[in-house]
Amino acid sequence: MLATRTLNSVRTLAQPLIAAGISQELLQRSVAFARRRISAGQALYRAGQVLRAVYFVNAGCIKSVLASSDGRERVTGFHLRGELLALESIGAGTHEGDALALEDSEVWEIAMCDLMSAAARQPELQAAMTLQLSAQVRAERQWLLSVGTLGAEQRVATLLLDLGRRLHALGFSATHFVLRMTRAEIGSFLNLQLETVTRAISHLRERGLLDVTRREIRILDAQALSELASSGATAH
Amino acid sequence: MLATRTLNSVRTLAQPLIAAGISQELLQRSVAFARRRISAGQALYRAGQVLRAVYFVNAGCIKSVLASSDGRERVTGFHLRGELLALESIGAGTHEGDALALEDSEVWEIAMCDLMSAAARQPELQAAMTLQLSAQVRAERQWLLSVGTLGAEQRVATLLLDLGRRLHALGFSATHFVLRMTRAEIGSFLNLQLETVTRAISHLRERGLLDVTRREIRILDAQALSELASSGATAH
DNA sequence: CGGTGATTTGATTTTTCTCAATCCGGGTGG
DNA sequence: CCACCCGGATTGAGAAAAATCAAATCACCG
Repeated sequence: MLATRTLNSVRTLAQPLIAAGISQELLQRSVAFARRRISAGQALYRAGQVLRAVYFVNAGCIKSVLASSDGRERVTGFHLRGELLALESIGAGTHEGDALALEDSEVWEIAMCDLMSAAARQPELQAAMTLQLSAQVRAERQWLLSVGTLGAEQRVATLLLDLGRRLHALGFSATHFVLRMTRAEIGSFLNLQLETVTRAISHLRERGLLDVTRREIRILDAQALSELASSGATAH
Repeated sequence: MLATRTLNSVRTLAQPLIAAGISQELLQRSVAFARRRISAGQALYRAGQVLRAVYFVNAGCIKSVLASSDGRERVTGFHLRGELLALESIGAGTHEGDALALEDSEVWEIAMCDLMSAAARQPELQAAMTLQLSAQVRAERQWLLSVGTLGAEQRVATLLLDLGRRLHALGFSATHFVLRMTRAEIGSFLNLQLETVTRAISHLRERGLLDVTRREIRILDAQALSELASSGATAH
């Protein structure tokens, strides 16, 4: 078995990152930030807390969760290096949901007051925030479409391909990686029960598209997986 | 039968509007815009078109639709007076989805070049766009949660209450209004089939919570409807 | 080395979808 | 003026997808 360190758990990375809208460089030269480590399972912030900072994920994997007052909840995203967290809570004053580390992670904490004053000084930073948020809306709508129109297997395939693509953009393998989230968390994100996720993965394995050992994923036929994921024919 | 003109189809309104982030006043004094009328069924824009403008809904009702290349599609929102359309396509260069008028409507068209130059001059406008988008992310996540965790009846109840609330904020009745969208469009938004929407509405009527005649809705027991909509117990 | 949480698999139930038929109102043209 | 037509809405019956309930296995951790 591979040491997970050689997969997608590296702490630092050579190449700079360009998140949609806000580049790492723009952040670094525009605002002060503090490195902060969160160990697996710990909360970066919780729903309802006063919004004191936004966070740039520098390493690890963070899930964001939205819950209602009566106990219903959904995972709204899995965030890798290069993504910005809590930006959508600007204007709300408090965090809209929880952010939990799925593995030991590092974020750059950007205090709201610093961000606001920097944005006031630097129009390009304010504009970058707009671009960042608009990209976030577009990305989340794509998931809305996928989750709403695809069957269980197709949704799981889509998520695996998406994770692979994003990891690849970070310099990791697109076809061989370790899931940082449980089946239940995948299900919560894809609007499925954990058993359904398991069955979907099992079926993809039986069809020879994947090789799976618990959290370790090897995509054997990305082409076929991709075709499956976007086959309007077998929808739902 | 009431003349629909006395319900929620008024063209102009006395009180000013404050969309989350971008107020009507801020728009009016910051950028040039052109009034544009769209008749029922017409497209304001289509997916793939170059993003030349964003739109402030001044009257009527617009639906936005996201489609995939293989024919799957979802209604992503129903937009009333005070809402801003296409802002999420900033940074993409082209429209992400279609916008169709559900009734004769009026929008204020704000050319992208004007918006950009105005935002560059006026930091408060750029900041308002950020707030607008962050509010949009929050609102859409709430729907993600509702659609993902509630049963069919609860979803329909939630939508009716939401429409009532928004119409009330515009000076109309919160309990008596005319739906501008078909059952199929409601279903697309709530991730249900049109027959399921019909059945949910029928059942709510049988329980005495609603009075329904085709598109005309009268909410008889908003309290009970609201409790139904947020009962984690009977989820899904 | 037991225990705990995660995963897998199976059996059954529930919800919603799908297919089909009917109804209804508004508009059209004879 | 009225019969007809059409899209939307409603209702029913059966099918399918996923949820739920249950049990067994597995890996990791103390």
